[in-house]
Amino acid sequence: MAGHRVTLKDIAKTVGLSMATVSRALADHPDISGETKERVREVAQALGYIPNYRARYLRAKHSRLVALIVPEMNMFFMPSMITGINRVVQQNDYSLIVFQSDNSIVQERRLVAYCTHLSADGVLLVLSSETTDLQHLDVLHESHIPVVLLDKTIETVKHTTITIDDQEAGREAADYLIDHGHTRCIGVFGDQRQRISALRLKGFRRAHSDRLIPLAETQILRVTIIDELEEQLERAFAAHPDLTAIFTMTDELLVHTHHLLSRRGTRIPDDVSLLAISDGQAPAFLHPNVTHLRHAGIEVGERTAHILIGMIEHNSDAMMDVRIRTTLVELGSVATRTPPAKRRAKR
Amino acid sequence: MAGHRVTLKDIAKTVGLSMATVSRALADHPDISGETKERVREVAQALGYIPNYRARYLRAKHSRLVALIVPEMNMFFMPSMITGINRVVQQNDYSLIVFQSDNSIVQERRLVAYCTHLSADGVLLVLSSETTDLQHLDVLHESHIPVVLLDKTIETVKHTTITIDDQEAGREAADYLIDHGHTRCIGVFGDQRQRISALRLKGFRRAHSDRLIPLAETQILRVTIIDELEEQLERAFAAHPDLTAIFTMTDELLVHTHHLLSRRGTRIPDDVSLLAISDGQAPAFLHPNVTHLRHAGIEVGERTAHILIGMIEHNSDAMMDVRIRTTLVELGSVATRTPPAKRRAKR
DNA sequence: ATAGATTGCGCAATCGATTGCGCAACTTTT
DNA sequence: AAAAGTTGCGCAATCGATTGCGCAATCTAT
Repeated sequence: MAGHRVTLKDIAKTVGLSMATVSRALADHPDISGETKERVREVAQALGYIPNYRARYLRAKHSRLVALIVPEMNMFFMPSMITGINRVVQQNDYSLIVFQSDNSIVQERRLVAYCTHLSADGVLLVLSSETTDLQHLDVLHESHIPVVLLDKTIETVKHTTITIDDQEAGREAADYLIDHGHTRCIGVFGDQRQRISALRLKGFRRAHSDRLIPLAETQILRVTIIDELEEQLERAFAAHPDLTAIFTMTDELLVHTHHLLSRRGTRIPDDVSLLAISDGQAPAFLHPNVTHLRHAGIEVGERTAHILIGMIEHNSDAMMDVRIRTTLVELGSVATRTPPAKRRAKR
Repeated sequence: MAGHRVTLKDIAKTVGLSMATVSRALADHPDISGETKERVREVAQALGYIPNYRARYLRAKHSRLVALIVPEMNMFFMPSMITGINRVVQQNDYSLIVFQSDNSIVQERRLVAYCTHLSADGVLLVLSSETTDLQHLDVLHESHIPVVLLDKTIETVKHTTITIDDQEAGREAADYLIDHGHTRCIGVFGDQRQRISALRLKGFRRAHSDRLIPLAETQILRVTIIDELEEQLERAFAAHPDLTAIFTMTDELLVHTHHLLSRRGTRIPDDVSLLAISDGQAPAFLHPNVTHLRHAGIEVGERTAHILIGMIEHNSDAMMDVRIRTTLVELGSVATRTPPAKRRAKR
């Protein structure tokens, strides 16, 4: 009795019926009499029967598994995005299986292949920073496994992607600052090899050029490794003593920028205003609370999961390009200046 | 050709061999000639063969799946803990599947059951706040699936648990503050129904009583909902104008406390010193950097995963109770006072 | 009373891969 | 040249659950 899991066969033996009947009884099949169903259920209960999903799904061809591959688990964005995904996935009786590519294309390839091994019903993919093409996703297509790219993506015409409108967000940020009289601000951006960084920067630039506000190269920080931030920030301060605002394109850049500003004694927003694109958590516990374009991970996760599950269940491979709108959350870290503001940033 | 995944049978048909031979060829079985192996591999490659793990594991009885059930995905601790778990799990050729119980015992029960359905090889469990007993884990035991409880646990003699020595950490925190001359400090603790909170508080108390330093009830904050923190903090300030230090037992409490202090103009460490038990990320981007007892999620995750995998592979169900040591990281948020410090906290 | 319909269940194939055993065809030994 | 050993591969069962089809027993209709 001990040492092996109770199977349909065991139940069949004890009630004296065939496995087929037991299976149908448990599945409440109309062919089976109520009396029999009752007996079978009792025995199943008594024996502690647990169905073997792997056997079941072996026939069924699907796994009710949704795979998520992320480059890394950072404390910003990922947790809320995963929360959102998970909620929807669970609601639809799927399970989420999470992998980390550690920002390595090799790992990412391996994991994508592994998703097919597992017969995942769908794959959610946040690209690693090393990923420059999407060939490794062909296996998924061949296996008819739908994929949705989210957050960190690259240009593609073949795959459904879900992002915010990064360029528009960059533009809105700059517009907001300019509208508040900040005509000399610096923008803190991430690794330019990432599309998300390039687009946000592009929008930021456009807003300036459209409104004929000069934007020097020295006003743009490109931070690949977070340790570089301090030096770059100091250089920017030195080059632009008249700067009045800083925009950071992510939460991580925000908290570190905020920290460095505090350390150097720069007051927010008195000396320098601060604006970010953010999930919304960090802005709430920094001081002062940071005005930001909210890019809520939960929402991204939920919508993405919905879309993927739609693709799974309708067997659709129509390619979509969904843009989630950011919403402005004003929390007081941006002061209004009357341009031309000539007040000096404190050194 | 299209519409169905390539199986062993397909390969067998095209090379004109039996499935058995193909299977063995691909597995590099010594019975098969080198020439045949070569041919089989070529065909498998050409056809784009992908093994079906579910079929494979149906026979093999195991799934190489490790399940992790967490109450929620917050931005503190969980990401680094998951990173640690994932690293070890991957290294050992297992996959991690993550579930959220949303702090609901009902969900937790359902998920535990689901782990057996999936034939997870092992389960990692961070208990929900509603969990008061461990009966629902009996199914796992019956199915011979090892479980490891981590971080948030309750008293148990039957299950392997991995935590920091919470009581000792609470004591060390208080000792550290007292050693630096802070004889009037307040401690910010979480929900007292959680063992982790109760133990840390207990240690904090013991340190005071052992050294004959008075500790009033009003010096102890019990924060169940984060919104209560502000009011409690103000009350504590009012009740103890001579307080010189604050200890927070988690990262979440830390960042919110830090925020509230900044907002009310309390300077750290000039007016009030700050000490935390923390994963180490938040202390680095707050200003000033916060001295803390480091309780690294990565380490917890890695050690836990190692232990679970050990249990899986050695079929051991010896119960362990592992305590991970915290390490002190001094970053300047605690000032030294010469007791009795009569300097007033700024209002 | 006999043909036809209905009820309740079992047989056996199936999903895809693995593996113990057996068996031809060769090779080596004596 | 006969006995013994080796090589390379196939047969068929197996993992656990599901399901199309068939079939006996019972019921209904004429």
